[in-house]
Amino acid sequence: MPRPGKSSYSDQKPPYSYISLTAMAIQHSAEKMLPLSDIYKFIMERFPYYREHTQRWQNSLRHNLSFNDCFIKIPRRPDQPGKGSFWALHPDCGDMFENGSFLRRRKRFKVLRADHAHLHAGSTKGAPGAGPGGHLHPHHHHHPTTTIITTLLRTTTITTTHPSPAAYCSAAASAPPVAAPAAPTAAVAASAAVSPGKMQEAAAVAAAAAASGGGRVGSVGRLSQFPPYGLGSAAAAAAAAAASTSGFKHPFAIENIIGRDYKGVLQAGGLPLASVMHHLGYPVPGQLGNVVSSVWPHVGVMDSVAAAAAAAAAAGVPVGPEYGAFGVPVKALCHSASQSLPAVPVPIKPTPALPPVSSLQPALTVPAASQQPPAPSTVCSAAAASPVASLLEPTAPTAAESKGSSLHSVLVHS
DNA sequence: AAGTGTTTACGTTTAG
DNA sequence: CTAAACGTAAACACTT
Repeated sequence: MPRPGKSSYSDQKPPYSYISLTAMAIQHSAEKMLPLSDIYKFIMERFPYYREHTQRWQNSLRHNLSFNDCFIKIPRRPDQPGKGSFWALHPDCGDMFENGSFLRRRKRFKVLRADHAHLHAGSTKGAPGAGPGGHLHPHHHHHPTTTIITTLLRTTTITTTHPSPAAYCSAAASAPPVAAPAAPTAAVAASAAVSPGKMQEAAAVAAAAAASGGGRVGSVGRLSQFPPYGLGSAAAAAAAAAASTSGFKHPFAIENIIGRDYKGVLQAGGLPLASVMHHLGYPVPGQLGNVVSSVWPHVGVMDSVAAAAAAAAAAGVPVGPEYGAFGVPVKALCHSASQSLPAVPVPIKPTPALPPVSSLQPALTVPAASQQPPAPSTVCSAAAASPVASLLEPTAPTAAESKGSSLHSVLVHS
């Protein structure tokens, strides 16, 4: 009966939390950042279930965006029309779903803000999850789950002039305001001041990440399943390809999410993901199964590159030990060599109607630029060496932006 | 006014 | 079983 044949999956709720869905949307975008409305679209397009009760779930989604530190807000540039800001993933939230379940994270990604000097604030609303004062409580002395906590010491009030994605890079590369759109990560940095709260830390972190290598790969640091760098042989190649090509495959990349084993279900048994997914009536992309089905619009579409990456992951690539002391993959994020493409200074923000998919297409080989390729990242290679350092001493110009804000990422074993 | 963002509050589900 | 993660509702404040 539950023959998923082709009946609509619409009546079934996708096995993903709002956080997962949102992350997918963002990750799927060419610039790794999307305005709220586009996030809605993304979800509605591929998950019929969400074509209804929009009022309800969208409110929830918004709540999640604001409430979770894994999402960072990036303001629009003045010349970019539209409502609301762009949303991106926090660079360090990469392994939120390391447990394999996209329904529930093992632990909520929380940014620690050390700053709070006067923040005895306990008083206020700390996230329910995190105690007041914003300190995350480790309560699990068991596994040394090394969590990266980004601490922001002193955030400045930066006045961001060009908040757009591009900005990020511009900051690092000293490129003109309209440089290529880069990893949102950096962007945040540029726009940090705009709003207080988690954003600030995020901004700082982002800046660091961006500075350290920026770019697609850098958009979200610290991936646990796709060590961007330092893998062995083939795997490395695959990963590299994936990274430089269609944009690195963040764990949230739809390809990964859908393609990866759906542990929530498999966990116990270990059924091949394809079966399980199928059982659930979900299209089965192909990591293991290779069955790229496309019942759902784009869900599950896995391009060859992604597949390669998946393969690498499946192959059991070790999680790169090459993470710097600050949680930012030291060199992983920098593609210096691999892609020093002349980022085409392009549109900062392609219109919302951007063809995300197509933009991903570009090339595995040719960085070149056809036209509106956001190859921003590249530019940011600027300060590769030490992220933090670079952060502090702006490689450049837009000094204004990160002036005064010092980022501090700390590795914590909880 | 409608769309966005933030916050609270509280019920539900599930990992540990 | 408990605590944390998650989902939902709702009351604002802001911005376009």
